Amino acid sequence: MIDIRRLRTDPGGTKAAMARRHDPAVLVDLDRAVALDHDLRTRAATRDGVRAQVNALSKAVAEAYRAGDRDKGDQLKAESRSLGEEEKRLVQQAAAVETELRELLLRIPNVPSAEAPDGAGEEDNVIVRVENFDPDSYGDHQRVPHWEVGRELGILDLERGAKVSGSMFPVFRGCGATLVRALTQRALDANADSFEEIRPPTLVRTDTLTATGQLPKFADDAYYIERDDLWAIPTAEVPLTSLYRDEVLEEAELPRRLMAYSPCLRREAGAAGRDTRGLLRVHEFDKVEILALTTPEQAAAVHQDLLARAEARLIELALPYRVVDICAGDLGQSHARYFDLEVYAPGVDMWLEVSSISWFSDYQARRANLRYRRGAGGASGAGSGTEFVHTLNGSALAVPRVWAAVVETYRQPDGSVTVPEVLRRYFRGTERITPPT
RNA sequence: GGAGGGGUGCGAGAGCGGCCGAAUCGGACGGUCUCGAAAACCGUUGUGGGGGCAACCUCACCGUGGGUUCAAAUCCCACCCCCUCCGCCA
Repeated sequence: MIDIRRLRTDPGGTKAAMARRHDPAVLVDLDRAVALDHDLRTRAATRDGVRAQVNALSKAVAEAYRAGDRDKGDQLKAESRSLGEEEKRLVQQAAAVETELRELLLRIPNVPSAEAPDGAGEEDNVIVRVENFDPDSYGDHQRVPHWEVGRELGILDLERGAKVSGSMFPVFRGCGATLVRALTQRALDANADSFEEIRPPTLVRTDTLTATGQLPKFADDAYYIERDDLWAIPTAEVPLTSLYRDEVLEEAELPRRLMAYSPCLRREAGAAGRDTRGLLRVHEFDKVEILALTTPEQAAAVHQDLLARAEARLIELALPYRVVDICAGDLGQSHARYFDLEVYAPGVDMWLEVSSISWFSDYQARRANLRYRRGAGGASGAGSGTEFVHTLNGSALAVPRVWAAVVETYRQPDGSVTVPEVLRRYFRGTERITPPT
């Protein structure tokens, strides 16, 4: 959620910043939020005033009875009752406005960071760097899409995946399955120096999915189990962020760094027909997520660290990649700013998005009511007070697309695929994946 | 799934429908004492909303949401969560 107080005190500035999203509907919503907020505060003030009178009368009733003055008590009671009816009406009216405002606020996106580049959409994203890329370095043997490589080597079985669960539910087998596990394991190992490993639940409550911003707006993108009122997570970001929901952390324990391997389930409702071949877009995949809860001051540096960590995985796999600075017009709902990491896959000749390194400012924290206490430790120290944390996260490694890039890049002229050096230790001695005999 | 018990402030834990935002103990913080520390003693110590330059005023919050009542932590209903036993089970 955005800060309603900021909107109230500086509607012009907030709208100007938000205008960079290039979504006129959002500006309309902001105006409506300002109006609702004003209405709510007016109504709440009169409601509280009447309520104060009722409270005072109730006290007077008690005193009258205690003093033995029944007549006076009865009279005050009658007075209070009629005032109470008025109060009831005011309460209902205020509650209706409050609900309307809250529902609106849950749908208003985050304010873009000033550092996010200008731009209206995807085409205006800024390619910050391209690393390790030489288009002429590839041989014909590397220009084979991973789904063909996978079938040749018997390590990817899309047909049987479709039989078992439907299209876009890949089945990895043999060394293909090992490669999935190796990539996962490597990402966890490489970040264990400063991230606590968590193995979170895959099914979460509605509140949890609301905290990170997927609900209410993007319900169609998530798998939902009606019978138990639970949602399948689209990323470990969801349970990790909610781990500390409704808590107050100490400033001294920030930044708090967490990582998790988890399955990720996505209906991809809005992407029907796009990138459907092979592993480019699937309903279920594995990912290692790294996440940090920080103070506002720490956020920028931590953001860079997350980016560097995600890059390091691609560097050690010797895969070409580029860093894309997402423009204000293309930001996701919860983002203040983010970088995409795109890996080059020679077989499909595409840059595949393998990580979004995201900074949500206090947007998710406000939804999750996740705060920290400012000032060192003390419960009553001067300058203490609670404030919302900043949340940041990124994929340390998203398996299927990296899997595709590895298989295509490491394919040899004889059709085999060599196992990247960093992953060998997870491969039980196998250095080369060859077709089944 | 069945039977029972329970959810109160940072923690433990009390709380006749009104004098309860909440006893008491512990913790934390500040102070006194001390060369210093411990002990002892004194004091402070929840969150959020609204109003006010301010002292301050006011509203809400005792798992969540409804209800009864002039008045609810306290009574009623529903739900959620936790614990114990039984059943089932990777």
